[in-house]
Amino acid sequence: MKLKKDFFSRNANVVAKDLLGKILIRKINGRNFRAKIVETEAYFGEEDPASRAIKKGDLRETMAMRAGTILVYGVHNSWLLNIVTGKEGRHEAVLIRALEPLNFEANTKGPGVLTKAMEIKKDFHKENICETGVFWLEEADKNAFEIHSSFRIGIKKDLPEKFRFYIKENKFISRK
DNA sequence: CATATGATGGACT
DNA sequence: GTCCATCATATGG
Repeated sequence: MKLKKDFFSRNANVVAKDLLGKILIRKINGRNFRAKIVETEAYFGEEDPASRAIKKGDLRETMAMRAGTILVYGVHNSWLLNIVTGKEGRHEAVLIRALEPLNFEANTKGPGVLTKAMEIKKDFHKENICETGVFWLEEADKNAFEIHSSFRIGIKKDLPEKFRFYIKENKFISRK
């Protein structure tokens, strides 16, 4: 079952946690590549020194768009996949940091490489994940797993809260 | 147009 | 853990 807009219109913190274990499907040349989300981070545009959305025009604008909007953020030589959450105008998003491939082999252990594996590029920027038809999320099987949290990775000025969430002992998380 | 700067990845100790 | 190549953006002239 596809995840709808309602799923994303909650707080980024809640969505980030709830996204763990969900299935991401990317349709390439008529084939569906399925991967489980195993690691996420929550970002807040306002009052979040880690988020560049607070200053940069386009990012800030995109984070304020409606829930389910895909935000592709380029840094170094990589693309990072985010999904806008919360109510419109709230400046919240969840970063997808790692996936577990289910019906294919690829390196998806990190936010930059998973976008290469899934062929996610700036093309998707500002598209809505509920509407593209080639890229969406589905409810997962009810697998039991334990959620761990930690501080966000690679951030210069982080908040004193743990906004990174990952599935305990999963082999595909980007870092321990 | 020139230059600074990373929400990185991979190689290495 | 540390080091650094690399390139799409943002910003300033």
